Amino acid sequence: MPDAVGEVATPPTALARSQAARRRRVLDATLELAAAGGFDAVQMRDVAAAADVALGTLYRYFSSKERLLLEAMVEQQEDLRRHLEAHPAPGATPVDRVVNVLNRANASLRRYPDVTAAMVRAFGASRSEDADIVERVGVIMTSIITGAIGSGTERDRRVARVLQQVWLSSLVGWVGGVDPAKRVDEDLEAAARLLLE
Amino acid sequence: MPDAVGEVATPPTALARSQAARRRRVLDATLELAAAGGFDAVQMRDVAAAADVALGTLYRYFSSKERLLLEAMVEQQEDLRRHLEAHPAPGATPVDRVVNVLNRANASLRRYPDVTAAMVRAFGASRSEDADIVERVGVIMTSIITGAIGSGTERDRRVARVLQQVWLSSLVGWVGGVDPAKRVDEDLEAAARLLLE
DNA sequence: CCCGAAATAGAAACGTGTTTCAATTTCGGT
DNA sequence: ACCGAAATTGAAACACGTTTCTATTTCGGG
Repeated sequence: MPDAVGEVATPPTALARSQAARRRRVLDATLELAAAGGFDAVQMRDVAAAADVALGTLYRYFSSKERLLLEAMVEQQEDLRRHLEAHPAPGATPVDRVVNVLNRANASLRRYPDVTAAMVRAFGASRSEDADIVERVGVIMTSIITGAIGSGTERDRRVARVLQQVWLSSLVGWVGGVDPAKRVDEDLEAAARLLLE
Repeated sequence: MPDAVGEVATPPTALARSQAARRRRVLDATLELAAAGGFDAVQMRDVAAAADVALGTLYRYFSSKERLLLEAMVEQQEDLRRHLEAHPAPGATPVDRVVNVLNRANASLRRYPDVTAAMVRAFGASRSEDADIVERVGVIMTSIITGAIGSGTERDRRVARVLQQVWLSSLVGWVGGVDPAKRVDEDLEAAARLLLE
């Protein structure tokens, strides 16, 4: 059986190990800088210096600043999904569960607003060359929602896509300073009610 | 009675006239360049040169490239709304009318894909300092939808907001190369059916 | 243990958004 | 027609993402 997506096929050789460590340092440095000052504070020279990596090496690992932030976003969303699936929503109805899960997800995003802002901005400004990661992020967000709904009927999948799109737009509105953070929760609850009850 | 938002209070003096003309030249040059090569082709030096304006003057009128594109987007969306209101959708039900109006709107956006891409990208990457224009664009998009729904009940307003958010996310997916253009129409029709029937 | 290949370091240079500023032009009121 | 204020020009400089290149280091196979 082939390895799962995202896993390495070869046994962890010394090179692979040091590369994984380098990649980790870069992503950690990215989060550190983003947490401190958002998108603008994530400067490629600073990321490279903080991760103890040459600038050219940084670009070998992440072909652009946007890609760097999007890969960090994939990790963040995967962590989020893992955590939410480990602690399922208690609600009795799909609406309750969806609202609960998304509320908790947003609470998590609000904990580091500048990090979220940097990632959402990278997402919203994405170019075609990053379509693959953007799609991965979207898939994860959608799967968080489908997991909360429960069943996977065709209709539920459509509902989940709509909710994912509302989620994203609402995040764009929040990080862009158009709406307050709690508006994201309100939008999602309103949409969930309209779609699911 | 005070003047409407966006209108000048004083009679069109010579200065105001030449400034309006300058602003127009800049916005026209922006569209020209965006149509040719999208976001990356809208280079501030080129815009200034094409509009026959100094670079510093360009920045006096539009404080950033993003803002420039967003102001162009406001005009584009207002034109779109005007046209759609002048040619109302023929459908008998809200769903039919919404789908029809949004299909036509998207057809219009597809006519100059690189222009749309540039604008949507500016929208998705918006910073707080541009929250005012981002909000204006959102309001126009929403009003296009409410106009097609017909009634303005509380529920319809909520539905319109959801549809606007779906519209935006779907556009981000299209211009980011994640989904084909027609997916925007499909997403909106699916969402409209879920929300309105 | 050694060699070639691949990866990394280090630093310079380029492109484009943005800022700055002195000189000049244009405008509106007197 | 003139004056002071505001707007515009033109050009240089700066900031940061990105590219490029050479020397050096690290790794894995023979």
